[in-house]
Amino acid sequence: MAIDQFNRSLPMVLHRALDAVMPRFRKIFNDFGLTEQQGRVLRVLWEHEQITLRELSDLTLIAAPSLVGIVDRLQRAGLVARRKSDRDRRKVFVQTTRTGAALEADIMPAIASAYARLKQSVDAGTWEQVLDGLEQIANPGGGRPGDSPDDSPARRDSAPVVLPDL
Amino acid sequence: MAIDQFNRSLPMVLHRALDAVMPRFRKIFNDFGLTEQQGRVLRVLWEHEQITLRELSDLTLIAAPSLVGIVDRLQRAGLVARRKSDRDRRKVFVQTTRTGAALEADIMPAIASAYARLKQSVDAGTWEQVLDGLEQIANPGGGRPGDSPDDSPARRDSAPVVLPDL
DNA sequence: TATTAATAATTAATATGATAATGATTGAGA
DNA sequence: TCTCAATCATTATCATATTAATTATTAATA
Repeated sequence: MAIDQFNRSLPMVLHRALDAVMPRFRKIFNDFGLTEQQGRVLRVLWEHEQITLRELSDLTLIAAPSLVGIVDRLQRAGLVARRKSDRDRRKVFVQTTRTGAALEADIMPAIASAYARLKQSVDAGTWEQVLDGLEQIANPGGGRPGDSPDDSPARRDSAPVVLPDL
Repeated sequence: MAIDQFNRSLPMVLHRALDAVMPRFRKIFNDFGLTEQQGRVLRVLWEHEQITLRELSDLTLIAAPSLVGIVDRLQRAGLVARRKSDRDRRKVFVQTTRTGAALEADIMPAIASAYARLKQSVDAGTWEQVLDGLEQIANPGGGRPGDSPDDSPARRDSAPVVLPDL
């Protein structure tokens, strides 16, 4: 049955996992008038005072062209601000406004709580195995973070490190 | 560091895995003038003679409203056709055209090959652990397929288990 | 230093995702 | 049978994804 083979393929299983997990987090952000992606951006900004749009793209895993619009809307909502870099005038820093920063205290507890419940719904061992295994898949050939010098979490195009151009 | 905590959260790890895995499959479909989602739809249709849009939505994990447009474009490209059900005139069957069916022979070998290489890039044990663990996360409380009577991988609210109307 | 190759952010064009709402049908139950 | 809830496909609306192209700026190099 090639059918089941497709449904149990890694991409489909990954999609099913996301479909099962994300709604609860999406709902929390929605309750604050935010989309899932806007929430992801804010979460990163809450941890970084100064960050360029490019770095924000790397940390959120949102491609730059999409990020431009997301930041636009967050800016219009008064939650973030843009600031051009002086040293490199190509770069643009993004940062939270006072209002945007204040949201952290309202949103993060709910997020943390939902995440804790999610984690509890699975065996601790399984949880770790999945996270480690997925990192291994996402980063073939590259050891765990910290094991080797050069190691960026989400490398852009530049194909896998070791895989000889599968 | 709450920072790394976010980057190693399940949702972000899932996204990173998809970002690492999908480009190679997407490229294959793109070379045939298809998007990733159009390819997903075709893959399912290649395995199902008659299938309603609703069932197609369940099997592809693509929400019905998105699917409508995707099928529209596949139809305009002459790769699939719609057919209204006689017994239940609400339902619409989707099926491949001769042209759409013929594509399978051209595309699937490349897909299968890429998938095999992907699988080889990871320890067999890790691979299985990840798939099983993710299914457990996507289907909390539900045993492995076959373990218990009632159990389908991607059921919406109360979708049919055996596809009774095919 | 004049040129040229990279980078960062953005725009443009098209396709998809998420939610709510609609119209057509069907099914369940009083 | 009549009414009402539920289902299926679709539309509408807004936000995001993907890829290519553009603009501004910086770095690299002859």
